Amino acid sequence: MMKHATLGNAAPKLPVLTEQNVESILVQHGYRLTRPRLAVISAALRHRHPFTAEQLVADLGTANGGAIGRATIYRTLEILAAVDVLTRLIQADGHPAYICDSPGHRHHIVCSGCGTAVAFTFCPIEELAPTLARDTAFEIHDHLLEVFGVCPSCQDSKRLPPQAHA
Amino acid sequence: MMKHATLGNAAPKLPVLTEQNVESILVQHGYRLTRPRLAVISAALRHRHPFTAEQLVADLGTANGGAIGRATIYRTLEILAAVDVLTRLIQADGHPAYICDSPGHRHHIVCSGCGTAVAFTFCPIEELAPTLARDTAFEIHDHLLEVFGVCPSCQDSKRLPPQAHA
DNA sequence: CACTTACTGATACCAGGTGTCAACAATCCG
DNA sequence: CGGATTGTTGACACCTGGTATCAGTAAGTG
Ligand SMILES: [Mn+2]
Ligand SMILES: [Mn+2]
Ligand SMILES: [Zn+2]
Ligand SMILES: [Zn+2]
Repeated sequence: MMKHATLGNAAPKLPVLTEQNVESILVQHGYRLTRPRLAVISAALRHRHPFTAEQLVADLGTANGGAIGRATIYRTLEILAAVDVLTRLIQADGHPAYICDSPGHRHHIVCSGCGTAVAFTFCPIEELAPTLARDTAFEIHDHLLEVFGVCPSCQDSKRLPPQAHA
Repeated sequence: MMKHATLGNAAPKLPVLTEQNVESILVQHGYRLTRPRLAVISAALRHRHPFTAEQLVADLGTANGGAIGRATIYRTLEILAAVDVLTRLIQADGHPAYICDSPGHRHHIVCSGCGTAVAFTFCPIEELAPTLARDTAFEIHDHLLEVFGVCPSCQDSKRLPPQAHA
């Protein structure tokens, strides 16, 4: 108990999930491999930072060659999250976003400057839950935890003198 | 360090903020005391559980005698939260709600059955933040934490044999 | 009481998201 | 392989929650 001198994996060592990986995961879960889904997958994997559903819609919408339906994009993202290829997180503005990181229970610290997110596996609620359950007599089922801040490189840029309205 | 054998105030001992209290708080902050605001305040204080802006709109909308404008209700809730009369929290469905409890930094455990929320003052992020900041080099500014579960009385009702579709 | 200025609320608008359902296309299977 | 099955698509209409506008109203002040 109390062993979080360091966090699970604050360092960015992504296992770099490939499209093939994701495709086989979908098949394993009984989903069909369709052209629109493949498009969503590759678009999602292309993002290094959290992205919203509407961003993907922009990526794949009628604007670009794709023309994948909005509904399909939303549906596919839901599936990818259910299959743990994507994690859904809540941005500081309260809107949901998706991020592609290694599977499992995670929380994120998200930069309000550039959107960079760093995941961590240490979950403070695990530690807190028993006490909380005892004190409140609630059955604890779930939780929501996001941390917001400014990443190192955005800290640096903020130190620069303000530009002339550029 | 590490003294959360018990939580701040899991027991429901509300100081029962009165309308007069709230009114004077608003005045102290330089807000005018208008008829619509008074209506919103009393409607808000009437709720013992978290409520959404749209719920208040229903309470005070053209349906009832009130007819307070939607925009006004949203604006007033924002003010009341800014003045720390209300706390804004995120429901399990991701949507924001307001709850009236004593001021200060709080988190809530919310019952997904009946909506009952119990606040607690212990914030696990405080403990976590230094480590997290060191490991990620982020500047930590804010966080979002909600716990979801089932309250004692909803646990009981779930134990009852299922009704005949009543 | 009259004046200033904060506040209101109708309206129009917006973003994000969901339900429908006929057309379509992966996959299966013979 | 070609056809049947059934999951999937996407246009569309629709919805909820929330915001911008701005002429009109009414708190507060002296
Ligand atoms: Mn957790
Ligand atoms: Mn906290
Ligand atoms: Zn950043
Ligand atoms: Zn309950």
